[in-house]
Amino acid sequence: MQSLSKTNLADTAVEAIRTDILARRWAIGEKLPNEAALSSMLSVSRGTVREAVRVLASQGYLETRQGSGTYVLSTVDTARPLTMARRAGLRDQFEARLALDVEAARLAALRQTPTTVSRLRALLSARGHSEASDRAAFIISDFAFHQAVIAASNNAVLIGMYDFFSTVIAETIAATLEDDLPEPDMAAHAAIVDAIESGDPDKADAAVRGFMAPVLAALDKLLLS
Amino acid sequence: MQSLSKTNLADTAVEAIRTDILARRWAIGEKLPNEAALSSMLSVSRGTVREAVRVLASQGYLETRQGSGTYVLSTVDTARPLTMARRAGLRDQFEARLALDVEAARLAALRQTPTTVSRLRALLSARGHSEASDRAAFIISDFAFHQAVIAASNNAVLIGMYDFFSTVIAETIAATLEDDLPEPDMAAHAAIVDAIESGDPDKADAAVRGFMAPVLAALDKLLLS
DNA sequence: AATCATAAAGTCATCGGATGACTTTATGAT
DNA sequence: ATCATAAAGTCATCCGATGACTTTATGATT
Repeated sequence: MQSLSKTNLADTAVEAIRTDILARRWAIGEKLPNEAALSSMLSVSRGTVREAVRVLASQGYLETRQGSGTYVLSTVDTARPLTMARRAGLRDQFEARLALDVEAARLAALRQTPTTVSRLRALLSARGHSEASDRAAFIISDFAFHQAVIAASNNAVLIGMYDFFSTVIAETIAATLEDDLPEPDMAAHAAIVDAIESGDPDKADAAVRGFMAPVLAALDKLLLS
Repeated sequence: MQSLSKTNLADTAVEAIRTDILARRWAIGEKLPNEAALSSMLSVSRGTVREAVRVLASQGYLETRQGSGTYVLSTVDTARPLTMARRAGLRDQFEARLALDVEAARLAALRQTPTTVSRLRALLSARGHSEASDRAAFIISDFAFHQAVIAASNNAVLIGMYDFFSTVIAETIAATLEDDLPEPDMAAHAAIVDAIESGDPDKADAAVRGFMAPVLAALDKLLLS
């Protein structure tokens, strides 16, 4: 098993530069050596350096400015929390997603408008219709509803993170659980929309926690067995 | 303000290919046209195509196999949300971290032990001692305290995410704000520990929200000016 | 001496071509 | 039908050249 070190120069260059960035070799805002210098420092061609730099730029570490140079933008290692979350247990993942859910619902209540509320109601009714018929369609419309709740928070970070955790949790469930978790009923869903419509963040908070409590309880039971 | 459409060919190529991938133009496992073909399809040089493909490969969409071709690996990129988070606004970042903070404090209250509580008190007093003397030392011990609160939740995902957001927020502040944000006083800090010690999650929840409310208010004032 | 338009230098963006390494497919002998 | 080998296909890497853009240096003007 393993080895995976099917090394290619560009990836090696990415890691070399990333390591230096994380080691604070250059301060934030500081300019890296130019492409020719990096090329000779790493003993690879300029084209390879460009591929490496572009990867790091796409990951938010660097920024290149034509005519000026390449600058360090950030030294945060996005890969680490990501892999940690992946390897964590399902219970931890659920708790993290609940944190996002609750905060999103609170913000959604504060920033609620008639438009977003009616959109939520429409999605909820679509979810209801597909419930009886098609299982796959139901899962999709259910997810669409929850996503819309998060979207109503108007917070780009929460929206992105929720997507991330949804995927991670789905993967973990597929890998570790045989049995299904209970799906809250229509009333629990409607309670969330009502709370958002009321504009009261504490109510929205409580609605989401009430929604998730039975799911978490069932999860604990499954994990113990 | 802004425009950010400082288009360059490689990024345009990345988006063009990513769009096709998300539109399921090629099935998972299917081979993309070779570099020369992509090059003429997109009307860019082969080098530019390579930069684009490597970015998408680094994001988990594609995989290139030397001598064989480039293949679609997945149509979802889990790292994207975190990269987005890094580029989001400060208010969004704070709200996301608050979500983690609150949930962590709730869990810390539920899972509290005499050991963790006394450790928190020790860190808090260390923070108090360094307050007067050394600014740098104070920041470190303040951060250590907050980290310990999160750690008391015993949730690996929350711990990792909190680290991530702390760094991201610090970097965003350094890049965008001139003035300092207010630092909650000792009483506000102690209230969090007390709430955790009480074992009441709602109390912990309220303590953290009360702790952060003035900071968020000050942030809004700064962002408006 | 200070200001400002302009030239020069520095740097990334993009291109095209060439060679090597590796994989897949076609070939042909057995 | 099998299998070793050749051929073709494809990515990996390098090199050199030109263009576009930014920063710095220059020098004339006031």
